Amino acid sequence: MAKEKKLVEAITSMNEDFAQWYTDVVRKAELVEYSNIKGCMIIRPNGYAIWENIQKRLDAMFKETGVENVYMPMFIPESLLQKEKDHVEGFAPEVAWVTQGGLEPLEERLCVRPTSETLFCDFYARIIQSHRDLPKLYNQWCSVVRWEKTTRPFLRSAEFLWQEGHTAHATEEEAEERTIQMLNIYADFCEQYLAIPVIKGRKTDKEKFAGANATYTIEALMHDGKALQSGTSHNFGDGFARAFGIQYSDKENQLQYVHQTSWGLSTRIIGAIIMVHGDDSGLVLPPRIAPVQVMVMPIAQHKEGVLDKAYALRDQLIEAGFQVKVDDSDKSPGWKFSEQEIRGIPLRVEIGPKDIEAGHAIIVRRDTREKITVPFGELSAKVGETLETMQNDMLARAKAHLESHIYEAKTYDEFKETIANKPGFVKMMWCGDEACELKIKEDTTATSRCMPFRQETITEICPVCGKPAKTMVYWGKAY
RNA sequence: CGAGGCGUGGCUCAGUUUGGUAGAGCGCCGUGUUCGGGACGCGGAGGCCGCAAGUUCGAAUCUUGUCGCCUCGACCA
Repeated sequence: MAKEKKLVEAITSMNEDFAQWYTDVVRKAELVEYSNIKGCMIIRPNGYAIWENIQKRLDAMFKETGVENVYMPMFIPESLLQKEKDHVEGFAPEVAWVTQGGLEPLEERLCVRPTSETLFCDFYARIIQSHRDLPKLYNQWCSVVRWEKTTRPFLRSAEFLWQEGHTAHATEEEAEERTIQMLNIYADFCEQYLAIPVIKGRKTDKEKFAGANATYTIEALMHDGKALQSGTSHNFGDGFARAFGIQYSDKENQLQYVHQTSWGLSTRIIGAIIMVHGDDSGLVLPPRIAPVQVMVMPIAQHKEGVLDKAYALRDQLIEAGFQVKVDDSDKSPGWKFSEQEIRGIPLRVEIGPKDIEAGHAIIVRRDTREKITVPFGELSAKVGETLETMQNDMLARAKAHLESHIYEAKTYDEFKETIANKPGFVKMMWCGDEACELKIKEDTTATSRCMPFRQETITEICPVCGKPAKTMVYWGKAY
């Protein structure tokens, strides 16, 4: 049992220290390596492959709705950034500046994009003249830089990868429709591919994006009960259009301002995958996003025929459409098992001399460690079925976790009590006044996560101030 | 940016209190035996002790500065 002890030592137990557990998993699963540049991370193959799958799936979903990809410059001239007042103020504290080109100081300094609204606006102002030019549905996959004061792999870093969609529409209604449409795509993506259930809603004015009319969000609940904003979609109205002069001639030849949206999802979502599904043995990847879905493990691979059979099974499974690898390193089987578990590979197929003789292989699920004996002839079908079941079970478990960690409060005392002692979301009515939001934050460190689309009436008044309640809000402690 | 902790082979750390020129385990390379939950033997490589000044005959060890990392806050995706 000394061997098991060693395993446990490798990763800190999540109950003991969740933050340390997270860091351990990120490192041991080889998702990230720290770089020499402050706050910047090196995303290793195991991590980047997850991002590539996210890109592939999401990009396809975007394109089904008519979105096209573009690439914008990574620099923004200061004058351009200045055009929308709220926007500059919101981002000023965290932008990096380029002040010199080669050996010469620049006449105008350039900021390294923290987000590209201003560039898209400048672009749209040039290419949009007529209602026939609308809508414009552009997206880019890129990295952005925000000079964060403290950093954590995936959750917060000075540079991170994301996609940012920017659209321009003729009418307010169309922009709002697009804003919600993209939010729904994020929510569907999280549920269907990442097995992460989310709460959809709108941000309060205090929490909304700098320069937006309305910000919508999907909020996910991590295993430790903290919330993670996992995707956002903003409706800008015509605010940016007025600041940047983006106008078109309508059918009556009247000049109109466009209505815009933007929406983004970042590598932070990988942090969510880790913190929603991981366990004390490491990462657990949802089958539909796992870069390697099945690892074939030859046992006693030096023995006649074992490796050949392992490769044959791999080929059979690849033929059936799965992402499969063989671990033919000369490590001991126990080592390989642990490695597969740390990396979160959904299934392993064990194949040794005994199995070959018996005409079957053994499938082991990463999430439950259930072992299933399967005759060779049924392997592909069983692997497919098991991956499907695992994907569904993971979503069901995450849903159960979310639902069992949503509380409601009728009084402010009850709220404070719950927030302090029960990790998760607390539903409570709100008058709409920012003062109450600030008080809650002051008293409890919790913030408003969102005003959910699915509203309920818990009390008639705002428990904080006693004024009439306007909205039910999900409150929680956030990453 | 505030509070606390930490930087010594790839990793985890000992050595710092009391200055004398660097160690262990794991990993790595070679080789043989092993192989159903992190195997073992033998042989080997690898570190100007985060960086920079200072004190000293002499600094991993003392002083100052600086950079980076971790945890918790404030800010954000």
